Amino acid sequence: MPELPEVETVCRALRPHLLGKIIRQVEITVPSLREPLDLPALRRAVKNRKILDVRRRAKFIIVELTGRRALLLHLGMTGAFRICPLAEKPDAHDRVLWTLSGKRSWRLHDPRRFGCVKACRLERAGAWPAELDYLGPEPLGDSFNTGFLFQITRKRQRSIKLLLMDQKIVAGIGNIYASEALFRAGVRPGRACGRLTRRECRGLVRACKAVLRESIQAGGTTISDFRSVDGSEGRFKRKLDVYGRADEACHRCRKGTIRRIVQGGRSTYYCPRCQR
DNA sequence: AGACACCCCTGAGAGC
DNA sequence: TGCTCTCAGGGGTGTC
Repeated sequence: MPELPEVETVCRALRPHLLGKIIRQVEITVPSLREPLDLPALRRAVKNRKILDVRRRAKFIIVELTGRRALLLHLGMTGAFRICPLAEKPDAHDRVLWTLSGKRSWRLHDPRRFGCVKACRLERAGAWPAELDYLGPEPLGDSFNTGFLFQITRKRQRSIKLLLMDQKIVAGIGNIYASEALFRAGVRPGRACGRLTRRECRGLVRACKAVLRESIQAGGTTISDFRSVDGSEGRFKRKLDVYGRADEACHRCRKGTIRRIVQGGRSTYYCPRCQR
């Protein structure tokens, strides 16, 4: 489900509900998500601590607590948060439930259990947890630029689409936005990295930033099950040019037909006429 | 280094 | 209506 714009949308929606609240308790309804849930560690980390900040790094959400503790959250493919009255009965797929001051309950709903919830420590207030050190730069940050992409694509033979989705290279782009950015830049997803020109790298960096910014503005993309905290859907879907549009006419050239291929086990969509 | 197969788990939609 | 099959935006491991 969620890539960078969806996680950013969720983060912004969570802030007004969480900032300044005290976490009184945490409960789990399953022993594990993608990884085992360590309930004692989660309790130690959160109990009676105040929520100081909610921020995003790539597709992760970091909830900073007092005492330089933090929750590291990942929504996987089907994760969604909800804030509701404490008395409300949990849904069948509510996996982690935090009790907040003010008799509110904050819940992670995750049918496929591909999400991640763990407690971690921060070296100093406002820092990122060390668990995220492996991540590449933020695609919307200044260090993701033409020079960076040109350098990192040299001497690599793998396809540019897989590189864009590699979180160690650039962190936050997933399957939807990789296809969309490549379409906007006019670059075929299967092109070998090393064959990209500097000019193409510039276009691709610009396209990545533009598509991510526009999607954040629209509150993300809802394909099947993405929802923000209040249950609202993202509005970016109607702006998708290629993703999920196999066999339909290209929005730009009107003559090409959008093609679907599989790369790294995931669907890729592109226009053979517009992308070279 | 990178392609590929397969794993985690559940639900939606298509086709019969 | 109900069954079976395929597919899904996340990340990870192991093999060649």
